[in-house]
Amino acid sequence: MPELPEVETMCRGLNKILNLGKNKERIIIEGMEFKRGNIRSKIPQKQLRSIIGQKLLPIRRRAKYLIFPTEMGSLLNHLGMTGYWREYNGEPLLKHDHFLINFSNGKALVFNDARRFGVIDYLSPQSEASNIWLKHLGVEPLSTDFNAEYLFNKLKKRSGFLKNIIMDQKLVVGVGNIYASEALFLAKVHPKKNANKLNLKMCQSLVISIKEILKKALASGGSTIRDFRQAGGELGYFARELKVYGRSGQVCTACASTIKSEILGGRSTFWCPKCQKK
DNA sequence: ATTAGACCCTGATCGC
DNA sequence: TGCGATCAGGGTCTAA
Repeated sequence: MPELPEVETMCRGLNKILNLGKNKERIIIEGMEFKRGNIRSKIPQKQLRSIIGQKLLPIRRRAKYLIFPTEMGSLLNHLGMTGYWREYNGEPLLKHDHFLINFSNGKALVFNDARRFGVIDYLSPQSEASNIWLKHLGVEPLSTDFNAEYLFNKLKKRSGFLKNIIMDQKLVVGVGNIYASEALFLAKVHPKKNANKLNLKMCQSLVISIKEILKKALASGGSTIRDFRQAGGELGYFARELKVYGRSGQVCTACASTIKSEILGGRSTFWCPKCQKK
């Protein structure tokens, strides 16, 4: 389900629901309920319970992870493919509701994840840089660390299809299967171009395209392809803006050629054979 | 050290 | 209507 725009949208939605962030409301984690012992990995119930009673700081995002921070440690969450949070008001639980957390302001959240590719883990204080889930992550795509020189220096050491490489979270985080295809279309580069064949100028163009596509998707609340919902239940409206993803056999919006698709690295990949050059 | 492929799991959809 | 095959926005592990 979620790439950077969807995870960031979820993050902002949760802070809004809880009234965290701008205003200074003091919210204490009051309790947790574990409906399953494990999803993708074991949920460390004892460690997580240690932050009950702590003040919740504003929820933030690192790569495709959500962090619910307190001064005594944090809850770390990855949405996997089908994970989502919603506000919980005491109604009967849904299938695949795995974890609930409630707060001193009367609010509660529930985490649902049908495929259980998501993660719920404990992050000890000040250990973000060395945490097992976070330590291999590359730069944030919307930061100035992600620039043409950085990308060029990384790509020249890599081989393989460019599209697969820009989805590598060790290089740059947050770019997943939809926005990889979309960014390459915007940059007019073929997904099967060999990664180490990009010159600095093309890297500059690709960096700009990745930032632009992620920013625009974020501004629309992400993309709902099948089941993504914002924390408040709203759709992600960027799906209608997609130029190549999911449009195999349809007409290119720029040149009227037929959009092609192929499985690369196990993931469906879409491009315009005329607009995008190897 | 990199890279391609299998694998984790459930649900929706498609073709027969 | 039913049933199997296929596919899905994630990442990890293994083998080459």
